[in-house]
Amino acid sequence: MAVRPRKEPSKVGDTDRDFVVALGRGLEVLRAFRKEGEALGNGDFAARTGLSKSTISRLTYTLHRLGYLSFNPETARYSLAPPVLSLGYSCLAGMPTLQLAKPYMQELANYSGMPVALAGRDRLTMVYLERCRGPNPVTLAIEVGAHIKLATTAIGRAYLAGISEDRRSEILQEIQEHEGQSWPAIERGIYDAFESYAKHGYCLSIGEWKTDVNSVAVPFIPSDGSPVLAFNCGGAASHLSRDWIETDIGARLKDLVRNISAISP
Amino acid sequence: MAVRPRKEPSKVGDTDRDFVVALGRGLEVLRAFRKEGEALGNGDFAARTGLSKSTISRLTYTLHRLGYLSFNPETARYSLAPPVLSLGYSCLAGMPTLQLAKPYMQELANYSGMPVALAGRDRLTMVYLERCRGPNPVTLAIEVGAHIKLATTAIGRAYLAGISEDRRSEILQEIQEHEGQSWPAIERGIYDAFESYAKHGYCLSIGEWKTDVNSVAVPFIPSDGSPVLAFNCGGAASHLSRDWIETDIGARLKDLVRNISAISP
DNA sequence: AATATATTTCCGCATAGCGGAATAAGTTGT
DNA sequence: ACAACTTATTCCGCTATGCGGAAATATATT
Repeated sequence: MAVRPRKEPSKVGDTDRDFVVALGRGLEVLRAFRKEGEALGNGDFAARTGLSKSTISRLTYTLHRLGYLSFNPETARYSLAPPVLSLGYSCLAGMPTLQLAKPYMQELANYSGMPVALAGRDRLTMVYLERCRGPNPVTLAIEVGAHIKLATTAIGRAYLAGISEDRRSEILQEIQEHEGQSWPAIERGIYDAFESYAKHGYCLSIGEWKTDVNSVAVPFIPSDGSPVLAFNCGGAASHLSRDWIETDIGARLKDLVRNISAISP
Repeated sequence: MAVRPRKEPSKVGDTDRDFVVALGRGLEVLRAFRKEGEALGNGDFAARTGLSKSTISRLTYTLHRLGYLSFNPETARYSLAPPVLSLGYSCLAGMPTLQLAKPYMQELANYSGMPVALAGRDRLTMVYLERCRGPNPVTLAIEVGAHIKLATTAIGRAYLAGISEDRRSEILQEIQEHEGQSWPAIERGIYDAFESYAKHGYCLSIGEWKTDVNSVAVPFIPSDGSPVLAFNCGGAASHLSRDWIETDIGARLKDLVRNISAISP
């Protein structure tokens, strides 16, 4: 293939001539829904994105015309519409790793009785791409597409452990700015996890995301340069003890990743 | 609420001053993946969208920087990245009807042994928003987020039957332009379905989407003006005969929609 | 009625984004 | 090794495009 790597962004002054601002803003409008599942009015968008009212009005008008937002005239609020979901589906369909991983994930879920999940990064969160539940029906139900924090979960930390030094410090920087005064505690948890990764090959979160929830995670680093993902296995501390993770489940999760690495790019 | 309905698009000349073209183009790039789950290069985008190479280069650069596209340097191809999936999830989370409908759908799926699904429109296709499978494991597996044709499926026709006259003729116009010479046959199927809807309250597709697959569908028209959806129940003709639909399943699907209408906006 | 709130429209201006052509990097063929 | 292709990016001048402040409009509220 004829690849020509992009140079430094061709800036003029301090603005990147190649970045299409209007597109970024429109997508920011769609993302404004992330916090809750509620319908939003133009005012809400303006508040959440910091864009001017008139700009928002034009962007929502555009997104509505394209079918990505549905408009409820009664309340003057917008909601996300089916085309958005359709994009997400194409995302999953385009991930060969996912299909390959499923049976291995299910196997471990059956063995452990705990859900096993695969996730990738979205800003400062991890998004669930696939999730297999064990036979035990009473498990925390995180759906595909849901997102959990990067900094305090085992899967987020495993992701951080799996990426390049440069990328990692960029992201840690962002987390720091985002978290403010709670950063020191968070930083400590992250570095403990890195240490655990260096020593054992997995990251832990023992009651740090939610009390009484333990979790192990291992990064998956595709050899072809596509984005790093991470697998986890987690559940109620009463079932999934730290000890069990360290003597059994952790190693099995590492095996899972090794197996997938062998058959996947 | 202070609602001010939008007037006629404020055109100047023949271009809509309020439509943000760059946003539409960027989203069109994301949609280019719809056909297959494959990774695409800039050339592919240019071919599929009809945009100039330089424009594509800037748009993909932007989408990549925002995290919506991942780039594989080995092959110089882009793929959809997790943030896109995350949007889709928010879409589902923002649909109250969906949660309400689930148990009713599952009940009918159990009774009939056939999958029951809920879908909304995306251009000329219907996108699955929820799908309940019956106990019978050998059913056609259409996943949430997948899309099927509007014109030849029961659920697509039910949707058409449920929307306003104006909207319907716009869409039929589009289908006609899209289909070319096969339009007359398609049109006939659609009008048969409308007749069936007027007479019995449901639409049918008897072997028209795929041979040996029958399906019934009923539109769901939210009273609050939010977008029309449609429910279906379908499967192998050997199990789901036309007769069974007409004497039993059709009526049950209608009941399902009636029940949901009673408890949902 | 009058006030408050929310959204859209208007419109001039600056510039963001566009596309054609040139350039660069790989890839393949001989 | 060199040349011919392929594919993608950069450059750059121009203009349409998108921007934001302010005015206008519509509804809700008191």
